[in-house]
Amino acid sequence: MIGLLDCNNFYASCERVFNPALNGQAVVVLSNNDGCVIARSNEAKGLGIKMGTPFYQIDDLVRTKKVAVFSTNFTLYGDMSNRVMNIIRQFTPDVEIYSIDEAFLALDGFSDLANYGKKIVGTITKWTGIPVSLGIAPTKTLAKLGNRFAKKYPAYKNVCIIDSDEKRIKALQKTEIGDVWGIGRQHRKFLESQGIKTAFDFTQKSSSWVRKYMTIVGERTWRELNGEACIGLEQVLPNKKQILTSRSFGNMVSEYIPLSESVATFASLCAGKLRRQKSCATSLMVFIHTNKFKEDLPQYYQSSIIELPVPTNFPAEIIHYALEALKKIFKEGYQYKKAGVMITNIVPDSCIQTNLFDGLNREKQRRLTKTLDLINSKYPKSVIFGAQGIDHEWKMRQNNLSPCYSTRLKDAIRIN
DNA sequence: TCTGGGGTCCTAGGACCC
DNA sequence: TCTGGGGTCCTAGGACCC
Repeated sequence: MIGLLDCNNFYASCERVFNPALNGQAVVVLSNNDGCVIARSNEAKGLGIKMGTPFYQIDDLVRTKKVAVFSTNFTLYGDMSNRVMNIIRQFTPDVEIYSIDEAFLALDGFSDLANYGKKIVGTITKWTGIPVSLGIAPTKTLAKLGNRFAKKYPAYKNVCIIDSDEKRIKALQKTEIGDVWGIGRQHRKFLESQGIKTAFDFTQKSSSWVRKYMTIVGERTWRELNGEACIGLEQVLPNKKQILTSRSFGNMVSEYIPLSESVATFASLCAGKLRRQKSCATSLMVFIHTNKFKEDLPQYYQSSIIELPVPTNFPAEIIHYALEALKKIFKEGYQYKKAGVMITNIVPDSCIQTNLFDGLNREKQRRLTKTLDLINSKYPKSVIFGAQGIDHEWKMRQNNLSPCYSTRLKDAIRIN
């Protein structure tokens, strides 16, 4: 059996842990730049605030209903996530961390799963203050389904087990097709047009029909709903095949210098991600674009790819080539809203093909980078960097940021 | 004033090879 | 008039996820 444990309204719940006055009050957490709503407490959901709503559209509601609003505080959420995951590991060694707020658990060999599940859920909530739900079933997709029920119906007390065909079919009948893990907007639309309303209707089609219209991916979902486990537990997280760092700017940028500082920053972040997974980039792509929502302004979207002479993860070198790419595409006369650096060709750093004409002293660069990493790791923010500028007009808007209660000493709560 | 960021997998189609 | 067959690799684009 597989369990899917998921933190309820995770970001909103994190904000509440350190600010209990928010209990019972509607809470929303916003995306970068305070752009749109990405997490909501149950009360906020009750007010009809939808996921992804641009913040300015709920301005009135926020004022009249006293909704508490927060900018994303990933430092806080990441730390709370680690705490939850560490507790899960005390209950079973086989865990797949699926996202910041979700994990799959291998639960074979445990007796009385109903009680064990309750114990897991109870312990996490007690030790971290984060409410969680657990679905347990023979496949990942069914565990996801169970998790929805655990969350939706209070009678389950946050744990729902699907361990018989009878329960499975009942759950399928009560689940709308669009709520199935793996069925997105496009497929939902298509399936509904075929008269398929529930997960149960879907399982009644033939596997070949599903494969024909929804590829092998859809067929896998179909099999999983029918009780056949097709998606295994991945315990070691595989290295990324693609690394992207991009941001929308708090303010539009039209000059080259600040734009180049942002690209240098993103390039350096990409280099850091590469080093952490012991990989190198063989090429990189830089893109910039204007604000697509401002239709009256001239629009420009361009990207440029550069092949690197030698695979690298040195920040200085990646920044250098990223700026070279930027120079190729930068044009005066536009207001840029977003830029990014993407790395798609990634190789392990242990087997790089060197270049006969390489002029860089790589051993020296490697030592330099290591030293910089060490210094920067001592501080919450990088203190040594290259070409990235300091006072950024493009920096993110975060008007409602909460303190880093659990990771920065000066932000810790005081009891007087 | 104001619309996130970061990933994965699969398929189709073109380039290229013998 | 007529133009093989089989394969690989790469990329772009579309679908999905949180």
